[in-house]
Amino acid sequence: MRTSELAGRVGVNSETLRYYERRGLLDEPPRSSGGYRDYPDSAVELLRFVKRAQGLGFTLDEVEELLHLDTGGPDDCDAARALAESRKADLEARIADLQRMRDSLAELIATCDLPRSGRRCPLLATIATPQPRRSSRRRR
Amino acid sequence: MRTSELAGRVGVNSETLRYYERRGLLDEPPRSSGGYRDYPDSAVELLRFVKRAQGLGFTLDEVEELLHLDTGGPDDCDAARALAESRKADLEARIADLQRMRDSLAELIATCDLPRSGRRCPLLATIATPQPRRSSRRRR
DNA sequence: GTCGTCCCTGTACCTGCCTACAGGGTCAAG
DNA sequence: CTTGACCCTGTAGGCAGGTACAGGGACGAC
Repeated sequence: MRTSELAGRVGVNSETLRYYERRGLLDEPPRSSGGYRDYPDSAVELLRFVKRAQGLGFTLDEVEELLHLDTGGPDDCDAARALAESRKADLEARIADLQRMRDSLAELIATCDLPRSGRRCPLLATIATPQPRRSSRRRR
Repeated sequence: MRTSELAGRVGVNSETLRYYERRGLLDEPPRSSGGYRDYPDSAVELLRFVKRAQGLGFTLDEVEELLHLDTGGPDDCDAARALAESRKADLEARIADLQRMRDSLAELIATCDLPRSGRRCPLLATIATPQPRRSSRRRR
């Protein structure tokens, strides 16, 4: 499968594929006689994984780690496990944060149903309390 | 309170405060006779809100919306409510995604306890399925 | 009054993640 | 055998979110 077909199927720009290859996220695919990239079918699934993990807040560097973790096989398992557990802890914390945020928003929405008088905003109060915990994420 | 004190208390760079002011996220504080910014105590809480919301995946533009939503008072309530509800829906979806991701990781970690034979990685399979749903986020 | 430390404004630069050329080759259709 | 759609490499640009000067003023301690 050629670059634009893969890109089209996954919904990314062709340039993005070359960019991923350049930064080492995707392996270089074999080339046709004319020098065109010829991706295997599995590249579709792989790329969907990348885009989805990214949508979940992982950086491309982290996605790369996840991929290695995924394809490393039994022998990498102990190192991979540590990585997976630390990512899992990140996720737990992140989920808890988002749940609190969501609850705050729900509370805020509920105050909209009150009579015009007794309104105040719970959002600021609930969010402003704890400090960020892991500076490595959030770039973005 | 002066710039560096506020920055220090919240754990951000002083330049970041000026940057936020420039982009309209923070109101211009009053100035001392010598032209120095003099922030009120409430700025600490406000900034913590900003950094925290940001850590939860909101962009600075979204944070600004949230702040307006927060301080808008009763009359903005209907518009604010719509905004809050759409953000809440975003959060729900995001939480569900992250939970699936976490469960996949947990499953992966569990395979590490299996005998060396029957291992395969559930991560790729579980994540690669659905497509991103909202392209407006994802900056970062 | 002159250090040293802080503050000011303005502009330039950096990282992550793309996206867009420029300049040129491949290839199938007509 | 030329035209058009695609592909290649390489380099530059763009946006978000900061961060880092440069050049100069404000102030308290001595």
